[in-house]
Amino acid sequence: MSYDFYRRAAIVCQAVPCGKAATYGQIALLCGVPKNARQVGYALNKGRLGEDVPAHRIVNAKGILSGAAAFETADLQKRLLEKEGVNAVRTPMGWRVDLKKDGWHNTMEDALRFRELFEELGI
DNA sequence: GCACTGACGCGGG
DNA sequence: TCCCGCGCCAGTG
Repeated sequence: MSYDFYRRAAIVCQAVPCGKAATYGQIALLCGVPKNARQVGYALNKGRLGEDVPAHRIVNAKGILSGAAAFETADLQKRLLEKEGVNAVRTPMGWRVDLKKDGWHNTMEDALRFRELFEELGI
């Protein structure tokens, strides 16, 4: 049932370009299930989407990095992002990236292309 | 079936 | 900006 969701999520996550950051809600939306933002985080945490997904490029709606909870060290995600040219700033909430500048901004066509891709894959 | 548990999101104060 | 509460939903025991 929700297995299709994870397959879709894996595809969308891998489509996030290097040097850009996407939000959980954004991934869920492109998967066609806007309310499943939490499942995206769950899936990444459990490695449910596979090994080759750029998990460090996924942040929450405010641009806050998940940090130590999910990576080896507290600043691994931050280092990976900065290596791609995305810099994070320290805030009381944690490290944050500027989604205005480094966010992955999707167009309506992107969403449409994913939708038909899923359709032809039957997932 | 029931009760937690989250890498979440959004509106309000 | 920050903090809080509520809504959401698949997994897990």
